[in-house]
Amino acid sequence: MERNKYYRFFIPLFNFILLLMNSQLVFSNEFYLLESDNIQEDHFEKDERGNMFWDFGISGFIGRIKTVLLGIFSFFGKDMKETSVHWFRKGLRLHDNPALMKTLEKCGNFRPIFILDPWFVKNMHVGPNRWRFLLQSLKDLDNSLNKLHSRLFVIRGKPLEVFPKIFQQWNVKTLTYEVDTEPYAIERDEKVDQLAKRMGVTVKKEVSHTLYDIERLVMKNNGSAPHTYQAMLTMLKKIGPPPKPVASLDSLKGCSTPVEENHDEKYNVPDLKELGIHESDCGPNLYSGGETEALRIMNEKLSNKSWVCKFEKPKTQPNSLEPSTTVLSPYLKFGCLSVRTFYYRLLDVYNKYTGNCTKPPVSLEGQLLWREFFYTVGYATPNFDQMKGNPLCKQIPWSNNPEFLEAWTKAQTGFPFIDAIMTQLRQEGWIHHLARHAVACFLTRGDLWVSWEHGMKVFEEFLLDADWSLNAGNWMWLSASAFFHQYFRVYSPVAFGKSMDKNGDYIRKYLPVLKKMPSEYIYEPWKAPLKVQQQIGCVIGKDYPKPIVDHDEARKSNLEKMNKAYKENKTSNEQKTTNKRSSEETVSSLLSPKKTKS
DNA sequence: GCTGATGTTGTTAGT
DNA sequence: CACTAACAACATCAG
Repeated sequence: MERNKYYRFFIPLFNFILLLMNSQLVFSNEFYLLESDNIQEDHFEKDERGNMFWDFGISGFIGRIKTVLLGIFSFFGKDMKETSVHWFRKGLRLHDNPALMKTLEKCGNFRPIFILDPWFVKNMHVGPNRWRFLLQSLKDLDNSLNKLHSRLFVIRGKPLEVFPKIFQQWNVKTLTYEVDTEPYAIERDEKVDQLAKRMGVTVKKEVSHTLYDIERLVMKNNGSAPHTYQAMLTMLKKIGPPPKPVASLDSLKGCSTPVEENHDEKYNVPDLKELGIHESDCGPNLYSGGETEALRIMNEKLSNKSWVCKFEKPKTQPNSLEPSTTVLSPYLKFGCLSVRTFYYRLLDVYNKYTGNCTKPPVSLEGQLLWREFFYTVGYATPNFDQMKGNPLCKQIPWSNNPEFLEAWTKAQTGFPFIDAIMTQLRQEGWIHHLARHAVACFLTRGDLWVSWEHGMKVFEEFLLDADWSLNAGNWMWLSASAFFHQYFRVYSPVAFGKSMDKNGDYIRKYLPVLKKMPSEYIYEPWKAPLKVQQQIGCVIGKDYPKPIVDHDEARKSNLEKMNKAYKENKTSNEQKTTNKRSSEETVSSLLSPKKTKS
């Protein structure tokens, strides 16, 4: 307690002095020389005989002063110990987190941070449910760190404004984070790396969000990604199994986290209120965020060994009342669950099972490899999340139809199966993969002829597991814009759901207005006699919308449009190649006369 | 440049 | 209930 008084006086004073020095040194570009234990080669020079000597000068002089000051300071308080910061973005977990382990390799102070800009909350395509999931995940992370005598520092602000401050205030020497291959993240991280370099902070990054190092995968494949799943499998087979997960963090390994008295005021995990979100904006809390919950669900699902081994995605039901798949996707998206941990635990179950297990693409392992596939093409393809400028994407003349888009988004299409799915999406934040197929096909090539980019943005807002590469990739798949081309295979908004849920219990659950509709009309309520509609208090056109399109007509005309668009894409591709060829020919014909002359 | 097989998971009618 | 053929017919890839 007495020592605390001491600190209160000295810490701000020395912080102030160091701050002044640092800012001056940054300006004079001498900053690196302060790193007495981290002298980089370019600070050495060679004399004529080849002997190395340290370019000692004014910079070295200042460096020594700082070293002395640091020494004095560390005598009074351990706060000026060198600090290692781990930056949580995705990867919100303590298990299989190699970058986090790196942070603790050489360490005095350890500060795990998460950066959140509350003023940007409204501008990001993130619905209330996903915010809640994120906050729950952060809370769980903070709890787990607390058990190890550490805490999570949630810092309000933008990375490029936050880092200069904390690098100085905390005497940061090392910054670690998990590699993120999404375009916005690449851009952000490059800037942070530059900043760190300028301020003499060593950045260490590790791959653990994906099974493989996507960057190296693409490099090995001559800069491009495989365009089919099978080609991806072939490539992965050549490369071999992914790296094994690293051990879970169970102690701070001699490092310590300085937790100030006002930690909870300054660095606490925000609640929804602070983000301007009302609890009432959220749906029922069916899937809570966090590593603890992720591991619990994984263990629970993996304990059902025959279910795991016999898993076939196409045979799981999109419209069951309880999810028919694992619903681990939101946890994988935020990295509450390590994909490598899941992958190897899964292989364990396969290996110990007596009997044949299913195989990719339909197996559970196959699902993880689909994730890997879309991450890879998403990384290697320019403008992956849009049609224009995207070399993989068919150019299709989608119509601009805000009314159709809104009806679809707000579950008002008049097709109960579609509207029930969209309701589940908006309320609960998760829908089955095949349900995503049904509504995506309906919005694009199937019925409404609205661009997949709009649908992708709606999914991005409402899905707990919204994952940039997977979302864009699958929307191109379903709209037959890329990867999938059998556009004549159209999901029927009536027949598809009916084949698995004849009574329409799923529709009754999510669209209570149709609860009393007789089963024979539940998928096509507009066909119910008016008398029946009146009897059950659900008149179509008044209590529930009439279908906004005639599916058979829409399907037919859309097939024609697809056919035309495909032909045009073909000819424009041919033109591109013939243009190339003809230009080559012109070049050679221009050259040939000279050649014949010589 | 052609051929034939393949492609995560369509629909309907019929056995 | 599980399976198959016809429907109409796409792109991509290996050989």
